[in-house]
Amino acid sequence: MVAALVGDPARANMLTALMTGRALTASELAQEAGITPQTASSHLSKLEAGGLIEPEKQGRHRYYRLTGPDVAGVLEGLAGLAARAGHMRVRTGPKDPALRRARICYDHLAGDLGVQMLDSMKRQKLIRQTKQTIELTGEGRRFMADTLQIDANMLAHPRRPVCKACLDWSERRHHLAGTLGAAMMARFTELKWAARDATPGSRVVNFSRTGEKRFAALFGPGE
Amino acid sequence: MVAALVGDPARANMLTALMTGRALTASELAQEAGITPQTASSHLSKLEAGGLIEPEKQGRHRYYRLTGPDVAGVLEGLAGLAARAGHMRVRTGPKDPALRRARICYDHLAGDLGVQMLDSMKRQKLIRQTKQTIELTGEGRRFMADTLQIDANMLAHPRRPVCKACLDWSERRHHLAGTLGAAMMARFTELKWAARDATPGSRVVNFSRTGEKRFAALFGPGE
DNA sequence: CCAATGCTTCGGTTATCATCGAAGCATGAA
DNA sequence: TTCATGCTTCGATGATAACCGAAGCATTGG
Repeated sequence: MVAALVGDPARANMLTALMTGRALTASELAQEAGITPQTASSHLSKLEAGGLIEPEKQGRHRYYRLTGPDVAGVLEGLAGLAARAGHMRVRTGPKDPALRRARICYDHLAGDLGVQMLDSMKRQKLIRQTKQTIELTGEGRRFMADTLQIDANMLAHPRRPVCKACLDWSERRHHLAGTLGAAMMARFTELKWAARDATPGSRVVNFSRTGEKRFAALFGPGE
Repeated sequence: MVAALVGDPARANMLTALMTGRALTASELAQEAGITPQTASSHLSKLEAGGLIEPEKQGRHRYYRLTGPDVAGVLEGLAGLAARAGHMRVRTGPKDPALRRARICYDHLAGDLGVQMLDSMKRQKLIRQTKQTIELTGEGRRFMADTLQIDANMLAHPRRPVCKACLDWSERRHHLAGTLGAAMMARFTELKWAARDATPGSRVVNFSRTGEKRFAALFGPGE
């Protein structure tokens, strides 16, 4: 049954990550779902057998993408039903619930705090999000230079956007990705506001007491 | 997660039964899914909590229906994905696999043999199925009279159609219901071709050796 | 009132399956 | 070749949840 495939939280997270349309490697999907590569491999096999995703070998990577827009449509429909029932409930994946609070998504901040930060930045008009694109405003550039010592001009990258909205699997809302998101996370680390968890491979991000306060001062939740 | 609700075979069978748009009682749904009322009750609670179905009390019955066409739409979409992947696979419910072969659906034959019978009758042009309706042909009336001693004129009923296609949960295809379906099943029993299983409450139908042969002669699978 | 029916709740059992450690295979790099 | 990376397979463990028997409410009918 196809529904059972989507029913598992880990697999649902993977599928959600693929909803962007981009193809992701098996390891990236494992990371996104918060599970080990072994477990992910098992899930990916099942999803492939169920015809929901298709692989593409490229070197020693295996890229997976959704098999078609109809799959995305059904997933969207399921999410719609969940929303309609007031069921936008957060089902954390298998692992650590601290992942929900703050975690690394590749190289930028995700989780509750990541979503909160993007919301706050939009509210403060530091960034402007149009239909498809998202970009720094003039005020945003000043803010980055003054408060975080980030030179927006240095963020340009040939293959990567400065700002990008990334769908958060635990919150099902967007957080900030792109070179800016990465730079901000790097700055937080430099300032010792936050640090990645010591346990190797963990995606958890721990905020220090002062770090949490400073962060809240800049990007606190809506008043 | 909504998908997990649909993922369970028993619940999927219930939802499939509700796809007709009609409301069914808890017991009927339990019967349709091949599980006991206790188990069904648990499933129905979850489906209700998930916002997929809604109850309506009426006397000592509880009727359940889908909460809306959007639910049906998503279910349809899921079925579509399953079909697309060549995955129209039969996942039998929890209970006895003999139920898949032949069972009672209210008062008529369901399961593998039920589906096979309806197919065969269509192939022999004994019945004609148009878009919405399904009815006996002239040849079909003769066939019923000659081989099964069923007078089609006696089948009329104020509140029930003579022929009706009923969605089979184990085969996900239609079998024949209505007064004709009931009359045929009754005849099979009279002729001792088949008998309901002795264990009380069982829906299993056991065919005798000769009964199976006669049945196959009349309604065998496509050549 | 009592009995019967329809459904639910409770408890305990069983099975399925997600999960991870360890080892195995590939591919690409040195 | 040897090493490293990315992914898969195998095996064992553990947790979730489906399942049913038994008992408990509620409604209807007598």
